[in-house]
Order: sequence, then structure tokens, then C-alpha cells
Amino acid sequence: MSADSQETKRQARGRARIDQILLAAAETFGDLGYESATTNAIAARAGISPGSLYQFFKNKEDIAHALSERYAEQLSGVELGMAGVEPPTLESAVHAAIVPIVEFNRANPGYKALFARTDMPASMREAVAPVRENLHGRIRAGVARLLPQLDDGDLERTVLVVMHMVQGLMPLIVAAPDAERAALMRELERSLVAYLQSVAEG
Amino acid sequence: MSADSQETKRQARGRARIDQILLAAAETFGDLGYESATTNAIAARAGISPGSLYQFFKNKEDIAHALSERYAEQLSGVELGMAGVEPPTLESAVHAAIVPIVEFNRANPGYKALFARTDMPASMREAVAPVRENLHGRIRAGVARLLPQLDDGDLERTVLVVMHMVQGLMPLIVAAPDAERAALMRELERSLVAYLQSVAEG
Amino acid sequence: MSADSQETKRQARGRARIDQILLAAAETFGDLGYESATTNAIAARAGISPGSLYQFFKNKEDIAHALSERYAEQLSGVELGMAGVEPPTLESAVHAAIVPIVEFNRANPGYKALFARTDMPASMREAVAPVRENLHGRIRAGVARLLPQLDDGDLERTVLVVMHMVQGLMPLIVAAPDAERAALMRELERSLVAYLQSVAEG
Amino acid sequence: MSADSQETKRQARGRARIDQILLAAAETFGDLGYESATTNAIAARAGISPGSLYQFFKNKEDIAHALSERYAEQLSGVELGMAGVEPPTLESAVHAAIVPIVEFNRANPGYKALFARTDMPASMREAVAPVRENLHGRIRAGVARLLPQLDDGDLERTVLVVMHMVQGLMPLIVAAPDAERAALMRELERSLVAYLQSVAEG
DNA sequence: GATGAATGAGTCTTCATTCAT
DNA sequence: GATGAATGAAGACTCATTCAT
Repeated sequence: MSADSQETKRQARGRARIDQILLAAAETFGDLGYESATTNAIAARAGISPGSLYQFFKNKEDIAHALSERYAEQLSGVELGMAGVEPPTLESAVHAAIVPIVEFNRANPGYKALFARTDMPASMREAVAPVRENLHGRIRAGVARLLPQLDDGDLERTVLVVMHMVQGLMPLIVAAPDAERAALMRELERSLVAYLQSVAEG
Repeated sequence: MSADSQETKRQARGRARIDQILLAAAETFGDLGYESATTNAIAARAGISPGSLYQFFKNKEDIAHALSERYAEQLSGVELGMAGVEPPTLESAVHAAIVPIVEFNRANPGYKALFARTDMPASMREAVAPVRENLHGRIRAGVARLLPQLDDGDLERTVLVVMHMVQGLMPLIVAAPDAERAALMRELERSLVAYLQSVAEG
Repeated sequence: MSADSQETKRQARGRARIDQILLAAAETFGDLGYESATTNAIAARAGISPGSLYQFFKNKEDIAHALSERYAEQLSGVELGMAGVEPPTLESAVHAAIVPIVEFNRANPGYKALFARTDMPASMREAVAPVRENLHGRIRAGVARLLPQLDDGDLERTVLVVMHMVQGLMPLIVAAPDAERAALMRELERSLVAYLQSVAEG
Repeated sequence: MSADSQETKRQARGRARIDQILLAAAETFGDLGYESATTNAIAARAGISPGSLYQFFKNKEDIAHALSERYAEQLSGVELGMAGVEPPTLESAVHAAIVPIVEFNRANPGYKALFARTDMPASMREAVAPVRENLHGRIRAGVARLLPQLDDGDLERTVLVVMHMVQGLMPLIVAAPDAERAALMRELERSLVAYLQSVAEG
């Protein structure tokens, strides 16, 4: 077997391990929250020993950081319908963005443990920056397209408000029984549309 | 001295101690977050011994629970402008409610450590119920007055959405520099008004 | 009971605990060496819990530091016969110093684990400074009295050599069976006397 | 190719590997001390994998043992000037021995990590025996030649004292700045000469 | 023989909780 | 009721050693 394919296989195994650990971490963070999740619990859930975990991650915070980057990557691949040339209606633009964001949140239960909290230890703010910036940029682009008349300051504020509205409603939506979820999503969309409309009107 | 007044004094002293501890807990939670706050730190900040703390509270979670009740009490005393007979305009009603709520949040830095987080360990959900219920009831009353046409299901959902919108924006508002706060509060009010208007219109 | 005597008693208990821990640490260091001695083992030997140990000492290094200070204190109380006015003979001066130093080493088995090693981690050098300085100063005084003709540089070097000769022979003497010890002590004294004599003669 | 030369080559390769590992171990011990040196660090420094290291050595202690044997071998090759027929003067004999011993110590920084410590864990005493015995034997021969009048017991004791004097001063000499080293070596020689003279005179 | 990922017991340390005074 | 020393079960992390490839 060539050294090259050896290397490839090794890397593949390393990546698989990392995936495995990050998945376990996401689930564990999701279940218990960041501080209550122990590295030993994460390792156990990943089916590996505590020592192995530290072969791939320097420490617990580093896991959070990597998970954040992973989420940032995944979010980048999510189409929020904000790139098109034709400015769509507010309703359709908001809908096009909210649906995949909800999907993403439902599919990634660890996400909220890292991002949807306001009392983050300073050490975690940094770890979590990649996702926040990714989302921020994309939402700003979308809002700028929908409300081109806003100056920079207003745009920035509007984006922040939108992000926090979404962040505020998301736990409700994710936790809702299936039957309720659609209705709650409609309300989130309604609130965003109404808010953006109101901003547009000055 | 009568047994009765003895008892009263004892209760008064107990009450004072409890106030003392809850204040210390609120500050400590506010500074460090719930999990990073140690019971010893709370006791020290309250000027008592760790042992004494456990004379009044069964455990750390119990402190959070009591603090929640305390916040519920205090919130009860806050006039949100929702009790009047005359239905005011949406704008004035929302403004009348938001201003004191922001005040309350700014005045109670421990509040967010307990309530403004979405990854609460299961054990804390229960601890935190009193405030949530108190607020919930009052906001429902206010929304019901503003939008009397809503049936129970819609009302309930609207209230939930409103609460989470407020909860979502509040950290932004509290953390904002003074110069920004007024603008952000206006945006919160704007979003609520726009949302409720939209709900009203069906 | 007065607050004063309360305090006194508390301090006394604290001091007793510290003595207890330092004794256990000395024994454990003596048996296993500094790095192999675990804080849990020290606690167990002291008859306390690991947690208690940390009530008195910040960490393992802090124990070493305190032990070093303790040894420095005890050494200060040991009469090495170097303070008198009359310059004694070399033989009697050396004898007067060596006997109590050997006694001290025999009585304090942890001493050598901290001081008689050459590959000290940097962190420990500092911890261990008090003793070294104490001994150094006293031996310099003694040598200066015996060999007043030495200039500063020669004096300093001679002191270093003397200290290392003593340090080099001490393990041999301490570990020797009782029957051998006296003979080995005589050899140590002989070597020191011979060396100092030689230095005196230029 | 004959099985014999096969074997020879295999041994040669094994020997090279062992050299490699022992060199890395010596350097690592020298830098960090025995306990702080990790087997993984040694393997990395040797440019091999941790697993390979354990192909040649049973465990960490075994490395120390082998290193000790290696040092013993190397020391055997060092001419200490003790084999000649003509009994030289004390001064010249001591000088002839000390110079190469200092050289050896300076050239082998791992040596002191293994030998120049007095708080050796019991497990290491055994590991380190080979060097001690080698040196011991040669020094005994030298002393016996210089002081032929000593009976066995006195000879043995004198040898022990000499060894510990050398061992005690060596760290000082090795660590000294170049400018100081010669002076300190003179002091070591002076002390040994003076001591042996004194022993000779009874 | 070589590899290096995997192991897991063990280390230092923290902290919620208890209990003797 | 008050105290604060004492507890001991974890937690994050390390490292000597093993083993599948």
C-alpha cells in the first residue's frame, strides 16, 4: 500500500474520530449544557477513552471551538435564499431563511448549548466567534438587500435585532411538539416580516 | 415578651438573612453565571459561613428557586400598565410595559443568569418556574386586553412569542452602552408593536 | 469563652493541622521523593481528606515551600557553634557544626528530598530558597571567622565547596547503620578540616 | 547471505536503535529530570514511535538501567590514571582522575539526572547500580595504590567518602560558568588531596 | 520490527455539602 | 442558629504502556 494512501487512510480515520467526538460533544452539550457536560461523558458517548479525546483536542474549550467551526462550516452550506439578484418579497425572503435555520437547529441539538446563551464565560466567547460571524454576515447581506435604504448604523442595529429575535424564538420552536412547530414558525416569520416592514417604513 | 413577638422577630431575622443571601446569590450569579458561582462565594459575599447558608437553603438549586420566587415577587410589584380598564394604543401599552421590564433587568443583574438562557439543566427549569409563570400571566392579561379577538390557543401562542422576543432582545439592551440603549429599546418596542398589529390583522 | 481564646484555639488547631500536614509531607517526600509523592498520599498520611489539605496549601509546590520555611526556622534554632567570639580550633568548630547538622538530617527525613538534589524543577528552586539562604549565611559566618584572611571571592567559593561536601556526604551518613555512622561522621569532619586547613595555607 | 551475518546485521541495527534511544533519553533526562521526562518525549526525540521504544525497553525504569550500563561502559573507557605501576604523587593522581571525570559529566548531561540525586525512588537504585559499581571499583583501586596501608574497612570507607565528595561537588562544577570552573575544580582536587593526606597520616 | 492511536488508571484540584463545636 | 473546618466524590487532564495494523 502506498504511503500516500496510508496517509489518506490515517487522515480519514482521524477525521472520522473527530466527527465522532464532535457528534458526541454536541449531543452531550445539548443534553446537559456546556459546563455540566464532562469530558469523560463526551468520550464515553463517543465510544472512546478519555485519553483519546485529548489526542484530538487540547481541552474542553477546544472541543467547543472546533464544534463552533464545524457549525460555521455547515451553516455556510445552508442556502438561506439571500444571494439572488431579484429582491424577493419580505415574506418569501424571511420564509426562505427561517425554514433551513430551523432545520439546522433541530438537526444540531448541541448548537444552542454553545450559542443561545447570554452568560457565556469569557473563554467561550472566543471559541464561539466563527459561527456568530458567519451568520451575522449573511443576515446582514439579506437585510441590506431587502432594505437597501438603511444607513450603516441602522442596518447593523436591525441585523442585531433580527438575530436576537430568531435566537429568542428558536428554543421554543425546536422544543415544540411537531403539531405546534409549524404554527410557531409562522409566528416567527410573521414577527420578522412585521418588524422589517416597520423598519422599512421608517 | 410574648412568644408571638419572639416568633416574629425570629422570622424577621430569618427574612433578613435570606434577603442577604439572595442578594449575594444574585450578584454572584450575575458576575459568574449559575454554574461557575460557588456556594462558598455566595456565602462569603453574604458575609456568612457556608454552613449558615445551608440552614436556609437545601442546596444550590434551592437558592436559584428562591431567587426566582423573589424575582417573581418583585416583578409583581412592577406596574406594567396592563391592568387599566381603558385599552390603550398598542404603542403606549408596549412602551408602558417595556420600560419597567428593562429597568428591572438592569437593576437585577442576576436575573439573566437564571432566566435568559436556553440550555438550562432540567433541574433548573423547575427552580425557575415562578418567575416565568408570573410574567406569563401578566403578559397574557395585557395581550388579551389588546387583542380581545384571539381565541385561547392563539392567545397562548402570541404570549409565548412575545415573551421570547423580549427575552431574546433583553441581553442586547442590558449590555448596550447607554447611548445605544434607547435606540435598541425602540427597536424592541417596534418589533412587538408590529408583531401584535400583524396578529391583530389575522 | 472569649473571642480571643476562641481565636487562639482556632489558630492553634490550624497550626496543628499544618504541622500534621507538613510532617506527613516530609515523610512522604522522604519515602518517595518530591515528584512521586502524591497530594492524596500526603493527605492520607496526615489522616485528613484531600480537600482539607487544600484548605491550608494552595497546591503541591506550596507545601514544599512551607516545608522549606519550616526547615529554615528549625535550622535557625540549631546551634552550630559559629557565633562565639573566641575562634576555636578548626577541629572543634567543624565538630560543633557537623553534629547538630547530622542530627537535623536524621530527624527530618524529608529534608533531603527537597534540598539534596540537583535536577530541581525551576518551580521548586524558589520554594526551597529559604533554607539554602539560611544555611549559606551561617556557614559563611563560620568560615569567615575561621579563615579571616580570605577575600570575598575566595570566601564565597570556600563556603560553596563546604556546603556541597556536607551535602554530598550527608546521605551516606544518614543512611548508614548506627555502627558505621560515627566513623563516617569522623571522615566528614576530617575532610572538612583538611580542606579548610589547606585553604588557610593558600 | 549467511544466517550469521543476518543476525549480525540485525543486532547492528538493534544496537543503533538502542544508541539512538539512549541518547534521546540522556538528553531528555538531562533537560527535564527523570520523572518529568516522558517516554513519549524520549521516543519523539529519538525519532521513533512510542511503540518502538517498548520493543527495546521493558519500561521507563529499564531505560534508566540501560543508560546506567551505557554510562558504565563509557566510564570504563575513560583513563583515570589509576592503572600505572608507579605510585604518583597524590596531587597528580587526583588531578589525573578529576579532569576526565569532569569532562565526562559535562559531556553527558543526562548523567546527573540519574546519579547525582539522593532521593532516588527505590526502584531506581537498582537501575543505577552498574555505574556506581564500575566507578567504585576503579576508585578503590586508585585509592588502594595511593594508600596501601589501609585495611579493607578503612579503604572501603575512604572510597565511599571520596565518591560522595566528587558527587557532591560535581553539580557545582558542571553548572559553573566557564570562568569559574577551573577554580572550582582546583578546590575539588584540593579537598580530595587534603582528605587523602589526612587519611594517610592516620 | 515499526507504528501511533488507544487505553485507563492515576494526578492534582475544586466545591457542594455536612457536622462537631 | 452560627461557624468554618472537614469531607470526598468528581472533573479535567496526563502518560506509561499496549495492540491492531
